[in-house]
Amino acid sequence: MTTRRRPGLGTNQELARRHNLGTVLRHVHGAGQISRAELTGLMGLNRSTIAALVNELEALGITERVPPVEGTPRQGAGRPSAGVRVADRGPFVIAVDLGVDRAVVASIGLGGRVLQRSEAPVRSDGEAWQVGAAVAGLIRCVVEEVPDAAQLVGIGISVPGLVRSSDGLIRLAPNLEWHDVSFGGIVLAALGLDVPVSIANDADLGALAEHVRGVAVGVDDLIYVSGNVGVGAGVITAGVRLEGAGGYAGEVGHLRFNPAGRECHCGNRGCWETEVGAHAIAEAIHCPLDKVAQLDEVLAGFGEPSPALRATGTALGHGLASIVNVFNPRQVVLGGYFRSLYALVGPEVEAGLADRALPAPLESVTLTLPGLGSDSSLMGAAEIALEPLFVDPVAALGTALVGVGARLAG
Amino acid sequence: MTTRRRPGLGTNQELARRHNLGTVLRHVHGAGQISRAELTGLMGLNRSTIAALVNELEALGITERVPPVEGTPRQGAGRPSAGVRVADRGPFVIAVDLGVDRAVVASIGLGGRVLQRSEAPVRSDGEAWQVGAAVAGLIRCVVEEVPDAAQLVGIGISVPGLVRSSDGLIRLAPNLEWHDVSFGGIVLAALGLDVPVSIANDADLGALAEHVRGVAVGVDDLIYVSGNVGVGAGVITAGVRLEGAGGYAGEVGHLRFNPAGRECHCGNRGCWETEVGAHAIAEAIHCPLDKVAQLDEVLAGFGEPSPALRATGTALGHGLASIVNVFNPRQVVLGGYFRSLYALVGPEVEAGLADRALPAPLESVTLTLPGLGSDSSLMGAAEIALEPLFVDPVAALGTALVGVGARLAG
DNA sequence: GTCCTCCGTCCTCTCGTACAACAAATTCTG
DNA sequence: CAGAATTTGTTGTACGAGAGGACGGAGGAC
Repeated sequence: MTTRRRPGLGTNQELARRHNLGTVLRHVHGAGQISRAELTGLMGLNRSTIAALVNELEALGITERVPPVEGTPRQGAGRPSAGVRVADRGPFVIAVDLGVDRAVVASIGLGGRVLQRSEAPVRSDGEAWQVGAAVAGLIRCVVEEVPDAAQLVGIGISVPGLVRSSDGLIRLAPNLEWHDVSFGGIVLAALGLDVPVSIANDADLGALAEHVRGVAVGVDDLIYVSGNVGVGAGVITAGVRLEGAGGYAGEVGHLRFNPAGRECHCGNRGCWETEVGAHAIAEAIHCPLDKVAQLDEVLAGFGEPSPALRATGTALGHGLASIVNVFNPRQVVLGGYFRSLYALVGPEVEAGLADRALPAPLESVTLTLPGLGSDSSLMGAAEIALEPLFVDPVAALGTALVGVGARLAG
Repeated sequence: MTTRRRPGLGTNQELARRHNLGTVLRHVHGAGQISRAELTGLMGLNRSTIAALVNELEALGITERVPPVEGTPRQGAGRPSAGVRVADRGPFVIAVDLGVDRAVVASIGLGGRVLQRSEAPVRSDGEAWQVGAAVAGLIRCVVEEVPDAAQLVGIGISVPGLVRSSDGLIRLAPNLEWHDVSFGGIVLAALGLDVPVSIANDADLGALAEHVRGVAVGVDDLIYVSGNVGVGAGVITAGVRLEGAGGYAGEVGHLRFNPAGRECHCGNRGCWETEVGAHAIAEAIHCPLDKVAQLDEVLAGFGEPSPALRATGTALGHGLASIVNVFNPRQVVLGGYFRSLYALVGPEVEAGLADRALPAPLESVTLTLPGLGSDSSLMGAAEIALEPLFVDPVAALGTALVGVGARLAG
């Protein structure tokens, strides 16, 4: 991820300092461990400047120094550079992935280190406050063994639905049957805490996670297409998340696909989702309706793809072609049950894409599976919760909470 | 437009200075004239800092000071603030809008001031070097009366086609029947000059121009949908142009629209372009084929819309719905012949959009006509040519040419 | 074993912005 | 109409951050 300047604002030297400190931390976070020499090269700053920044992070208790011996195997002459590593007992966040049938919660430190993890099934017809209470229980679980000195920076929540970016309100989550739910407030109330909460769409977070530490590291234009009962996409362009005016960008599931097709729950006819959505696929493979939420596992158990499944693969490819034409990504990551589907009918998907995409955007795009498996959205939730730390480490630690384990236990 | 930090780079203090100097100039450029007090407020810097920056721009001959008397009518007490204005005889650029049947060329100064303007018809089956020669002739025309002291910063060219962002190569321009044409080099060779040339897609530049000085000033998420024989879109998100990996993003003309529809020249069937493209509309209104390039004028002469035209309006709205769902813009600007079409069947377009878009993205979007009329792409071409000036004024002036009028005449 | 290369630390230098003080210009107020 | 209040331009100073050089240290290359 890249930060973006506010339009038209000037650069204060205090601002520059904050940016540099945050960027160093971002690099350490991205690599897990990195040498000072690498930081110097990456950031284009002087050795002495990098030293000052690293020392400050160390004084803040965020990073720790590593003797050069443990570093990467030497290459070339010269004195080996000391490493910078994420500190044990450093700041951490809580990531929540609200799925269609289960919730996964984890405490995650910088560098993407999962400290503890817990999950539980969630009733799809549950009220928001019930789900919130369940999530709060899981959160209590995953902070139990976190060291008391560690600071909780915030909570990140991944939701399968439309989330307003300005305030994190869940405008619509079809699978949960939620409308205008302020889930962040619900969880905080259930916990009795007050920490920053960030909420975003699951596909957006999948894209973010794959960009930071998944299969798309270094790729600045990518799309994460998520099959998750509904179909959505997270878009990263020039290294930045595409949000749109309200935060709803990437709703590719309701691209017009076949005006003569089936009715969609959105009220239209022939949305792409009616062809490659979970219900369509379940119907195509004669999967019982109560198994729709576990479509990924069902598909994974398949041996030979049926003709109907092949047709679905082609439809997936055709829809991806529209997406590739419109966004011109360098990589398309297929998440959710599209992973199993792609494993079954990959050739059909590729062929459908190649058949319908324009030559110019097609020539530079690759189709891949997520590098984080089914944890993309969870890791993405951790990323948005960590984000303030990279914008201004000092300020973020200022609002962070200490001793959360004890506070939630008592 | 907003600049964006390179991912992971550090902020040098020299860099900060350049950014601040460029940002001041960007504000002056955007407003035409602005007071130092306003700059102080906008950029969040100290009075003395702004004074230093303004003085430097003045020393560079880019801006000039305006006595406070001529400024805007006073409001409130206090000493009136001196104004900063774009200098006469300041730097300028050459903007080229390569249309389907004509080329428009203008010399344009900061603040969007058109110095001279010239245009000529272009044969649609012309070879690239022929068109290049014609454009070069127009360029000689528009620099004739430019003061000798004025510096030419660069040339910006708007092209109806796919342009590779890395080097400005025109990959494909269907209407001109060009493949992989390096038009920038051709024009420079015909001129015998060596200045920076920027080339981009016409819809992208339309979006840019409308964002900077058109109907979308202050709107950071907008889409300019251009009907121009082919159909394309320029997207601006969070104030930044959406380019994609190769620069081809925004090819909405080949979104799948009706798989049972007509064949498209791209090889597929039922692209959106086959329903709302110039040829489809011409057919619907029984317009002779040789008039397709002037479809805008033909439509403008229409009185009452025919049922076929109404259907086209609905199709336009339906397609826009997909675009709105995917990008979640705050404003959609209809350019090219969509202007006349919208004037005729606006209600159908609006209804089609409202019918098919998701409620959340729909509620914040507005449909408008361009504020710059048919000059959007031309002004956008000027913008990309001016861009280096806002990134680093000193460096951009360093590579600029002086006395271009005499040089091209002799 | 010696030289070379590269890195961390320390110190000083430079440069850009912030800040404070003063003068100037205009509006507000009595 | 005159003085107060307000806001701005200008100037000089202070602070802070990064650059650059000098030095010593650690390892590889020959």
